[in-house]
Amino acid sequence: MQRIFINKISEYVNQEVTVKGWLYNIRSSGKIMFPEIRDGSGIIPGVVVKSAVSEKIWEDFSKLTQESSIIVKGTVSKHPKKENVYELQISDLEILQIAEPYPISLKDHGPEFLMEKRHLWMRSPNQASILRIRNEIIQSIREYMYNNGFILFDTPIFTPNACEGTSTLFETEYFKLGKAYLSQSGQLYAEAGAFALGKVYTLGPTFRAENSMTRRHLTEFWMMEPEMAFYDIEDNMDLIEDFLEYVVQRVLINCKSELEQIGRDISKLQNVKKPFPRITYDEAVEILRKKDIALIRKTESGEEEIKPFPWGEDFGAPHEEAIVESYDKPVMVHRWPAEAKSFYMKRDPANPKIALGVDVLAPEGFGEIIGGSQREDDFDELKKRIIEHKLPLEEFQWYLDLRRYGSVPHSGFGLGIERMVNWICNLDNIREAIPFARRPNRITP
RNA sequence: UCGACAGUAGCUCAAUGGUGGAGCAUUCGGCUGUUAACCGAAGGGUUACAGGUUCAAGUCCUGUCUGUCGAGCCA
Repeated sequence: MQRIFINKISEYVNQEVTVKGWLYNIRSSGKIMFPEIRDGSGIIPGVVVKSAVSEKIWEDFSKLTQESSIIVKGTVSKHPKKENVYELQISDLEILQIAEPYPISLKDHGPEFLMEKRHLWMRSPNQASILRIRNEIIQSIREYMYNNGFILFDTPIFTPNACEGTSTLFETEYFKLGKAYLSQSGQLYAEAGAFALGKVYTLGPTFRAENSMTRRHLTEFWMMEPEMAFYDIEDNMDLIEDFLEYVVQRVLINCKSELEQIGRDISKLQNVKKPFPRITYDEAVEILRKKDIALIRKTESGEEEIKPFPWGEDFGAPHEEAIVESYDKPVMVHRWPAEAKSFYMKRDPANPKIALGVDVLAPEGFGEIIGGSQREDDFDELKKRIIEHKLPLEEFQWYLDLRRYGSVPHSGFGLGIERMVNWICNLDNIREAIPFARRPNRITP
């Protein structure tokens, strides 16, 4: 008898099939039982009628506990009351294991308990759907990149220096060569790749040792970073909106049932179509002043200081929210105060105080999902910046070489995979956007 | 690192400073269309830890630990 997967069940109506999986839930009503069986691809309600099966099978079913592993045989039928719902009229049962009492009941649980049981929590329909959507997002990214001439360019995780010189990095011993650090970005290497291969992208794990305990931060997260030779900041933004539209629209088509399962309002995602609003930092500050969104921060004496938003400050969460709330699409904020941005960003030829950076703020208050820029391509300027930022010049010689041997304008950006999942799935916390989240206070399971 | 809030049964939560309870889960019984099924019964507690105030502390105070959210940092 054919073993089939539950997500293809509608193709087997009135046929007898085998399903291999786990018992998600079971309800008993005396002489009829309703086991729900999941197999990784979906969940199907089963029907066991006492008069239609042997006494042994009936007894075996009444012994099953939540998450027991089983193989059942039965005939696929349409649900008597519901459209597009199928059920399995069960005729046979093989028990692989009767599970011990399962810790995750179908009732409410707190986040700490669920993270402690993450290895089991991911079996629940919502969590499994989120992980399938993550798969679709990454698959769409790879496909977009492949179809548009980008070469996958894997960059190292052990690095000798801090890429941007700001974040705290994880440190480890590296044989006789001293300290090595876990990479917080593959960008500098991707720039070398772009000069070799034209257009490249990296997609891999990155690490930040910041003690960030918010719903948007992980210590280990996945980042996709394209880098393109002969792209200026405008070309970069053209790519960002074309790319984001592709990924979001494809997820909407291919993950319809998963988005429905997690209760996502997809009308907001359907809006994600070109063109996206592009506003300069100056215009963003103008919006904040018009809306009277102040800058609040603690002074050294510990008192709160409130003042109209000053030019040159980076935006905090309330500012991002105020900027984004006027739009129903991702917003691209470009041309930032150079002092607030990284050393490798090119200065605006029209104004040396401005860096040609761009941040993409996701709608619905999900904050920054992309940070990118046109890179500094002038040897002397870049060298000056490295020294200004007190970075070790020796370690950056290879990076400066890119400006010695055929330098060209080039750009790129970094997309946080989990932040993308967070936004598309409308999650409360980014820890649900990756199978096993790494945060400062948790490294198990 | 800093700030706010929280910690009571396996889980989610109640309990005016005065005898610590309920729902779910578990075990047993009942029920032929249940959708987190329902009905009846049973077992289940060092109220995070340490100290203090009080005739009396889950409740008030101090410290520690753990967690959640936020700031900074950023994807």
